[in-house]
Amino acid sequence: MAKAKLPDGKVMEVPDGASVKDVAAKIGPRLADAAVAAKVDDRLVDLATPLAGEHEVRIVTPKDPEALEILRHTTTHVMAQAVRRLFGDQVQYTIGPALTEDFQYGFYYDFDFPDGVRVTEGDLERIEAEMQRIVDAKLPLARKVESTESAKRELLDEHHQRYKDEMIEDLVRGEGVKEVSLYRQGEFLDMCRGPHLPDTGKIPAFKLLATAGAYWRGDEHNKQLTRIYGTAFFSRKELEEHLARIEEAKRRDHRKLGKELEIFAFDDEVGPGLPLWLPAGGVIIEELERLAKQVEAEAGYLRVRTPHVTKEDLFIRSGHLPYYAESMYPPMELEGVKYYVKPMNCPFHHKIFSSRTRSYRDLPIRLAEYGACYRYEKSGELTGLLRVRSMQMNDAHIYCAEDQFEDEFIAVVRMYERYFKLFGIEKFVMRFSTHAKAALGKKYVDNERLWLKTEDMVRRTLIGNNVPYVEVADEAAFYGPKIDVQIWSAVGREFTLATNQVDFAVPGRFNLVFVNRNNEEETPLCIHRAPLSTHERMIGFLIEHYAGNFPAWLAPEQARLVPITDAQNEYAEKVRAQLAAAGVRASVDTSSERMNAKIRKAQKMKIPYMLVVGAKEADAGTVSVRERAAGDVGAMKAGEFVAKIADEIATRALHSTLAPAKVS
RNA sequence: GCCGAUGUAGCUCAACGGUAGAGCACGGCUUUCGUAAAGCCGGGGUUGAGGGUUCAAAUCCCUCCAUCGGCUCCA
Repeated sequence: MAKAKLPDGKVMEVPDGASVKDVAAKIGPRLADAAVAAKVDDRLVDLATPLAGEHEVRIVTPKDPEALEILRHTTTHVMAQAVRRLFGDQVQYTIGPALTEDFQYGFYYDFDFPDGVRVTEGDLERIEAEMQRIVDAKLPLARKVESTESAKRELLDEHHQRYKDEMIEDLVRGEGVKEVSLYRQGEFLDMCRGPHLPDTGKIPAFKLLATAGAYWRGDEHNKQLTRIYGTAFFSRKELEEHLARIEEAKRRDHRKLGKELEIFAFDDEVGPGLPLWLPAGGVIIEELERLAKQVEAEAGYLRVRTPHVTKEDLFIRSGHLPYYAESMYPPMELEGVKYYVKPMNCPFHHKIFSSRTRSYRDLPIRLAEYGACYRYEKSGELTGLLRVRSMQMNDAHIYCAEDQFEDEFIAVVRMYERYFKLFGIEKFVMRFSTHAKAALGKKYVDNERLWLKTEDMVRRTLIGNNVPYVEVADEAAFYGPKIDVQIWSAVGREFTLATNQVDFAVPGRFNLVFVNRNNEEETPLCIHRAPLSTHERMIGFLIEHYAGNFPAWLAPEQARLVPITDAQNEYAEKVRAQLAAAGVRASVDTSSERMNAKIRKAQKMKIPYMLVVGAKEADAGTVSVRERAAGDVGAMKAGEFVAKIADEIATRALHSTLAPAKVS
C-alpha cells in the first residue's frame, strides 16, 4: 500500500501504483473533476503519476497559483498541434513557454515554417478553430520517459523536429541529462518537462492574440522564427475580463491621449524618436522640474549645467566609446577634432567634481542636472515617448566615500518612495542587475574584485533596509551594478522608469580624488540616479497611469471658465485674472457655442475644473463648479474656489479636494 | 537592425482598376442658450515618397520612409 499524506494532516492509503488522480477521486468526485495536477512532496506532477511509498500529496485545482501556468502550457501544445495540422508536418516547433507575469500574453510558441509559408495575424482565427476541435476531442496527454537517444529518434522520425534534436543535445552537454520526458496527445508529440492537464478538454477558454518575429534562442545572429502569442484562462469570464483590461490599456495609450490632449507630437521631417513638446507638454515638464528641484534642494543637491556636445576625448576617458559607441550618434568633425553629442551626463559631472581639489569634508557632493541626452536607438526600438532618441533626464551624481554609501543610497531609495506616493504608484520592485563573469572586459569593465565588492555592498544595503528587490545577472551597466525600478501603472502594465547605478570604475578613470582624514588621496564612489527617469518616459507613463486625467497640479489647464452667454464674458475674465494671480492656469471659453458644447470641449481635454458662470453667478460673485469626474458640485464664491484650487495645487493633491473621490 | 502588419484632409474613417468622399476640427454668418455636440455656408488631399504594370492606379508590383505588434537593445 502507498500512503498519501494530505494537506489537512490525514493519511490516505491507496494500492501501490494507484495514481494521484485516484487519491483525488477518493477524496471526492468534485475534486477529481476539478483537478489540474498535483504536488507530491512539493514537486508538481501529472495526475496520472503513480504513487508508491509514503508521500505528501496536494491536489492542484484551478484555484491554486500553479494551475494557470499548467493550463497555459498545455494550451501551447494544443496550439502547436493545430499549427502542425494546418501547415503540415514539416513545421518545426521550438520552445513554447507559459507566461504568467506578462500584462497581455499568457503563452507563446516559436515556429520555424517551411520556406514560402507565411503565418500572419490573419491566420489566427483558423488556428483557433482547429484548437477548439482538439479541445472538444478531449485528447488525453500521456507522459513517457525515454532515453535522450530514443527521444531524439522519435521526434525526428515521426515529427521531423530538428530543433528538438538540438535542444536535447544541449541538455545532454549542459546538464548531463540522460532521459527526457515526452508528451503525446493524439497524433502530436512534444518534448516537455510537464506537468500537463490530463486531457485537452480541460481548457475552458483561450484566445490567440498576435504573431511576431523572434530569434531562435533570443540571439539576433540566429534565424528568426515566427512566434504566436495567446492566452488561456479557467473561465470564459476571466478571459473576457482580461481582454477588457487590454482594451482599457489601449484607450489609455499615451500615444493616443498625447495626440488628443496635444501634449506632444512627432513629425517625419524632424525625425523618428525626436518628440516635439507642445505647450501642454511644456507645462507638465515645467511642473516635474519644479518638483524635482524642490525635492533635490531639500536633499542637499547642487544644480549644474553642462554642454550637449563634447570632444571625443571625454568619452574615450569615460569608457563610453568602447562600451557604448553603438548607442551614440556618430561623431561630427570640426577643425580636425571629433565631437560627440552626449548620451549621458556623467562625464561632465565628473569634470565638475575635479574642477577643484576636494576634501572629505566636502563629501557627499550631489550634482544634479535635467540634462538633455541623445542616444541612437535602433529604429525598430522606438515607441512613442517610452523609447526615444532625444531625452531629458532627471539626472544627478552623488560622490561619496565608501562609509557614506549606505546612507546616500537609502536616501535615494526614500526619494523614490516619496515620488511614488505623490503619483499614486502603489506597486514597485527594485530590479538589481549584476555583472556576468563571462562578459568581463567585453560588456563590463574588467575588475572582478570591485564588481563583487560593490554588488555585495548594494545587496547588504537593500536587505538591511527591507527594500523589496529581485536580482538579475548580466544586466548591469558597464561601470557597475544597476538598480532599475519597475513600477506598475493603474491598469497594471509594468514600466521601468527610474534607474540607479553604482559606479566604482569611471571615477578612477577620471582620476577623481578627495583628500581623506589621513591626508591621503582617495577615489570616491559615484551613485548615478534618476528617480523621475526622463521627461519622455515619465510623462508617457503618467498619461497612461492617469488616463490623461492629470491631478490639478500637473494638468496643463487647471480650470476653464464657461460663460453661459456673451454677457458673462467680462465677469468670467475677471475670475480668470483672479485665478491667474493665484498661479492657476485657466482660460475663458468665449466662443459662440452653447454652454453644453463648451463643457463637452473642456471634458474632452480632461480639464480638472469647469466654472460655469451665468447671470446668477455674475450677480452673486460666485462660480458653479463642475469637476471633470464628479460633475456639478455646486456654486461657491469665486474667491473661495480660487483659494481651494490653489491649495490643491500647492499640496500636489492626487485627487480633487472639491469633489468626492471617484474611481477612474 | 530583424520578422510581420499598416500608411487616404489637422483627427477618425469610406471609396478596393474607371473623375477621391463623410463626420469632427478650421474660417464666415446666424443663434445668446443652465452642466457632454445649435443651424447654414465655405476653404482644405500630387491618397507617406519614388519608380513600374495598365487605355486608366488610392486600389496591382518593386524600392525607400514612417508608424504599429513583437525580437534584440534600453531611461
